[in-house]
Amino acid sequence: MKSTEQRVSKILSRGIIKNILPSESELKKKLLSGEQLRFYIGADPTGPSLHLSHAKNFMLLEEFRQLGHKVFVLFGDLTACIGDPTDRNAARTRLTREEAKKNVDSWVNQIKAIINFDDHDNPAEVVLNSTWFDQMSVTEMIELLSQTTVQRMLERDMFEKRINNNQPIFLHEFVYPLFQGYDSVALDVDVELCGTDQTFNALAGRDLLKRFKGKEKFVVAVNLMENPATGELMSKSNGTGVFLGTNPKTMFGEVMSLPDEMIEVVLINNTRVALDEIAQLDIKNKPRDAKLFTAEKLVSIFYGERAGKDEKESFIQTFSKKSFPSDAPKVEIEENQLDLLSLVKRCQPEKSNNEIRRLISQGAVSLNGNKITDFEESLVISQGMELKVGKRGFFHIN
RNA sequence: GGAGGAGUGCCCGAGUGGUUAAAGGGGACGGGCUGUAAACCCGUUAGCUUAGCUUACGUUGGUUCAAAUCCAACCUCCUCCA
Repeated sequence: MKSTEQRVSKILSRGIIKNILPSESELKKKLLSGEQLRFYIGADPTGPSLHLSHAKNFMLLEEFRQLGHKVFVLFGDLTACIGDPTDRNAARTRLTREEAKKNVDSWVNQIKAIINFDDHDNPAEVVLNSTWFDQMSVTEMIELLSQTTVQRMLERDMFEKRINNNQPIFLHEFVYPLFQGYDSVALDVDVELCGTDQTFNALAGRDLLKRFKGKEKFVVAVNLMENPATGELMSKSNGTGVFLGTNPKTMFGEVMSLPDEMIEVVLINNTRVALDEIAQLDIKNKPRDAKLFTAEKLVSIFYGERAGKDEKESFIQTFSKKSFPSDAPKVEIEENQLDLLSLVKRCQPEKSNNEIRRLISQGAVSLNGNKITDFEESLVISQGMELKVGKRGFFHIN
């Protein structure tokens, strides 16, 4: 077992953390004091799915839990109903409480592989900020609102931009930082982990905590995972996402389809592979191997080592060696004879006929390894036929 | 309360009466290439009983041989003034 000091240094220096306020050395001192600190990450459950950039925050939190600190995963079910003004479109996509609650359940499910909620002695704890905001009286709210000034809020770049662009700022989003910040007070924390884009909000919380409780909160700002070549953030719309809550095969594939530049970013943020081991991978010259390694690691973390190995093997067999995957779904066909269009439709009923016609004429469909481009071609169905549709659609015909 | 502006396909965004199922970009999908589902090149991207038909540009009506494009009402959103 390494000394606490070594473990702490390792966590702080891996390259995940961008900035520590008020200072790294102060935090380090505190971490080594032997005191059990209270950590938290807050996240507004605005959508159903999480990706790796979210996951890395929770993984970091888990490391602090393993050091013996108390950690909270805070879901802003109430603040999600406000909409963080950081997101330009948030004002439009306000959630109902029911939607937020649903997302919370889904998120907990997705992160329980990387954060331990069941530890006997020191489990991570899920908290919802509606717990305290629902109890808050108007008197208390006025007290909260009186803790800051309009000028102070206006320091926020986002608000300044909106004013310059003649974009609206609604009152409820204007005070959003205050509400988010109050979470720190309610939870009485020592340290908050947040994305660099949330620094302003986290600092608002730091101020509040100082005023209400005279306590100095540390803010640990972590990098957002972005493509070093293009600066693109990981997100669904950029197509650069690896999403949690799918399945091992999908996750493996999503990693393989990441741009090569993302390999190192993912290894650093989402695995704990030693930095010198990452360097030895020689990503530049062997991107494919490095990516396979990364994909296996990730699937192992989320679904277990067995799944990681299996998916890697399956990927190599299917896409490198081009052999028909043995775990392809089986489709029962009663008829002895069927045209190609209908056959594909049986396997992928969610596709429209037009789409299937298109695929066939583009040469995407093959039977037993032979490409067929006539969708009207009548086929004699036999046991064990192998149908391939596109890159990833594999079916055994029975 | 007054004046003005906007609502287009999965997303962003052109388009102001007629080859417009709607430019362009993104995403996605397919093909080629690659011992990566990366990159790159090319193509596709409403549905159907597919040489035809049906549905589609906020909603509902109207004008016209013909409307995303003109008119009316309504809904939603934004800006400025007060």
